[in-house]
Amino acid sequence: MQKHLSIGQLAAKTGCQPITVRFYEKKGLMNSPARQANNYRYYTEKDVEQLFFIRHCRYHGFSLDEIKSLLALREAPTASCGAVDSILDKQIKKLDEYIKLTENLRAHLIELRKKCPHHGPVSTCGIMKSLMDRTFCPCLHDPHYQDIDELENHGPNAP
Amino acid sequence: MQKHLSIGQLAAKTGCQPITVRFYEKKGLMNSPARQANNYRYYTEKDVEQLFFIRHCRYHGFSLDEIKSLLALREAPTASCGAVDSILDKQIKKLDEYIKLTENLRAHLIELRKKCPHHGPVSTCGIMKSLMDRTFCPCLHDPHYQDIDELENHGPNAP
DNA sequence: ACTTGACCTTATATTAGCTATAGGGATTAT
DNA sequence: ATAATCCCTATAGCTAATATAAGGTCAAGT
Repeated sequence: MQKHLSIGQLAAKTGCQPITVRFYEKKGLMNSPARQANNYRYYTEKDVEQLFFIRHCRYHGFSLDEIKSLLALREAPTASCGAVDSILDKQIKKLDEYIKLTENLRAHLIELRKKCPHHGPVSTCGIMKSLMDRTFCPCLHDPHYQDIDELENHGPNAP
Repeated sequence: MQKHLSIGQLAAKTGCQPITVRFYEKKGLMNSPARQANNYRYYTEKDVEQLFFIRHCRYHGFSLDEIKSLLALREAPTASCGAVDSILDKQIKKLDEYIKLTENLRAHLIELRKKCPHHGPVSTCGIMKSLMDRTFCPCLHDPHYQDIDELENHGPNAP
C-alpha cells in the first residue's frame, strides 16, 4: 500500500492541476503537506479526501471562503448543521437573483437587437443609434444599472 | 456656455465615478483629454457622449473589449453593421448558455439541500456527507464541472 | 556516463473591471 | 488661516485560478 502521493498524482486523482493544489495550500484550504528529502510535497489519503471535498464544493458553486467555513464545520462535528443549511440557502438565493438579473439583461439585448434587423452601413444602424442616444440611456435611472456591478462581483461563483 | 468639465462633473453627468473615467482612459476606451494649467483633466461634449456610449454598452453587458470594437465601428461609419449585429448575437448566445448553466447549478444545489431537511449535529448532516462522499463526486465525470470555470471566466460581463 | 523528458520547486505576472489606499497638490468657503 | 473638497499619481486589492520564468530532481534510454 503506497500511501505517499506526489502532487501530480493527487491532482490527477481529483481532476485538477498541481498548480491548483499549491494555490489551495497558499489560500489555507489545504494543509501544508510533509516534504520528502528532495523538497517534494507528499500527500496522504486524508489530503485526497479534503481535496475531493473542496472540488466537490466548487462544483456546487461555493466560493473558497464558503468552503473554508464548511471545512471548519467539518472539524467541529458537534456543531449544529444549521450553519451548513444556511450557507446552501444563501447560495440558492444568490443564484435565483442572478438568474433573474441575467434574464433581464437578455431581454434588454433582444430589444436592442430588434433595432437593426437588416444589414447596412453602421452610420444608419439602429443599434448604434440606440447606444449613442443619451436620452435612452438608462444608466442614470434604472436600478438595474447598479445590478450590473452586482452581477459581476457576486456571480454564482464569485465570493 | 461652459464646455470644459472637470472629471468629477463628467462622472456625475454619466453616473459613474472619476476613478472609473481614469480607468477607461488607461484602458484606451476614453481618449486622453487636454489638461489645464494645474494638470487637471478637462472634458468636452464629445467626451460626455463617448462616456455615455461606454456606460450604455456596459449596461447591456458588453465587455470592455467588445465596447472597444463598437467604438472603432463608430469611427468607421461606412462599415457594414453586420459586425454590430454579430457582437449582439454572440452576447445573447452567451447569456443563453450562461442562464442554462446557472439553472443547472441551482438544480444541483436544491438536490443537495434536500439531504438535510432537519437540524442536527454536523456529524450527521446529509449535506456534509454528500460533499464528503467521494463516490458521488461528479468532478471527474460530469462535463458540467468544466463549465464552472467557464461560468466564472465568461459570465455575462466577463470578457 | 550521459542526455532527454517528465516531473517537481519557487516567485512573479496575468486575467476583468473596477475599487481602495497612500501621499501629495490645488481650489473654494468660512 | 484653515478646513473641506476637489484633483493628481502610483500601487495594491478583489476571485480563482493560470501562465511564465528559471531552476532542481529523477527515471529511462542510448
